[in-house]
Amino acid sequence: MSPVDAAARAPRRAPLREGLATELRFTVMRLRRRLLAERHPDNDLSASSMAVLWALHREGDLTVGALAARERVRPPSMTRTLDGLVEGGHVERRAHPDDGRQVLVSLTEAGRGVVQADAGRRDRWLARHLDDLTADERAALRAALPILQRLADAD
Amino acid sequence: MSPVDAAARAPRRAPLREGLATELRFTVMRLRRRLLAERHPDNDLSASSMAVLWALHREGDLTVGALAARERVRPPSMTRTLDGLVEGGHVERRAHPDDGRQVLVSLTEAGRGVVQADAGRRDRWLARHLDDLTADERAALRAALPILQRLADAD
DNA sequence: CGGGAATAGTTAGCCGGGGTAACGAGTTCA
DNA sequence: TGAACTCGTTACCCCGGCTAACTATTCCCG
Repeated sequence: MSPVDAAARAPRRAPLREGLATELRFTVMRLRRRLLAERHPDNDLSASSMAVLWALHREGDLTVGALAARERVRPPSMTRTLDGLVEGGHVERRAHPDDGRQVLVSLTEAGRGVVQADAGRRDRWLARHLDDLTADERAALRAALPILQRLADAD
Repeated sequence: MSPVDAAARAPRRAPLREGLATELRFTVMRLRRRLLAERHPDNDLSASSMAVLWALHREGDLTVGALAARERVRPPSMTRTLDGLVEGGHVERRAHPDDGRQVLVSLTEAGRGVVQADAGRRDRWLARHLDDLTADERAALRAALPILQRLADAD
C-alpha cells in the first residue's frame, strides 16, 4: 500500500530559505485545485466569472481591458467570460461615453443579487477550515495575505 | 482611462475576519495565474508535469493512485499527465512487485536531470520577488506556508 | 475453493478557460 | 488628412481538469 523506498527526502513542513519559492508555488497550485473542487452546487458560475462580478461590485463599472488586466488575463479570454455573463444576464456592456473603442461593463440587478447572495454562503469550505485553525494561525494567514496579493499583482 | 465611480468599496489590503476566506481564495487564483505566466522558456514541461517530477524526486517511486491523490487529481487525469512524461522519457511505468493492479512510476535519469537542472533556475521570478520583500514579510510567508499546505491537503 | 465484490488503472469523450493571430472600428497626432 | 496606434472581438488551438465505462487483478466470504 505504501510507496517503495524513497531516494531523496526534503523537508515538507519546514521549507528552508531557498525552498520557499518552490514550496509556495506548488502550494498555491494545489490549494487552487482544492478550492475549485468546493464550488457551491447552487451557483453555476465559474470561479473566473465570480471574480469578475466581485471586481465590478467592488470597483464599479470597468472596461473590458481593465477587467482583463485586473484578473491577469488576455482580452480575448475576458471577452469570452463576459459573453457568458451577458448571456446569463449578470452583466451588461455599454458604450464608453468618451471613447468609442472602449466598452464599459456593469453589473445588472441580477448580477448584484448573485454577488450578495453569494457573499453569505460563499467559501463555506474555506471558512469552515479557517475556523478550525487557531487564532495564531489565522493571524499568520492574515499577515501573509497582503504580501501574496502584492506578489499576484507584481510586474 | 480610470473606471467610472464605484458603487461599493471593500477593504482591499486589510481584510476583516469574515473577508479572509474570500480574499484568500481570489488571491490564490490570481497568484496562480501570475506564476503560470512565468514559465521558464527553456522548460517545456507544464506545471502539473513538473509537480509530478518533483513528487517522485522527493518521495521516490509512487503508484499512479498515490500520485493522483497527492496532486488532488482524478486517476484519469494523472494517467494522461504520465503519458506525456513517459513519452518524453522523463518517467517510467513498471509493474508493482506484489500487486498486479498497481503501477509504479519512477523517474528516469533524464527526468531526474530535469528536476535538478530546474531546481537551480526555477521560480526565478518568484524568488526574485521574494528577495525584494523584507525579512519580516518573508517570515510571514514562511509562517503561513504550512497552514496553506494543510488547507490544500484538508479533507 | 469458487465466485462476487472491491480496487487500480486505463480508455474515450466532454468541456472550461487559458493562449495567439488577425482584423475592424475608433482615436490620436504629425 | 492620413498613418500609426489602441481597444475589443472573432477564430482557432491546446492544456488539463472531469465522468462514465471497461479490464485486470485481488480480496473475501460462503
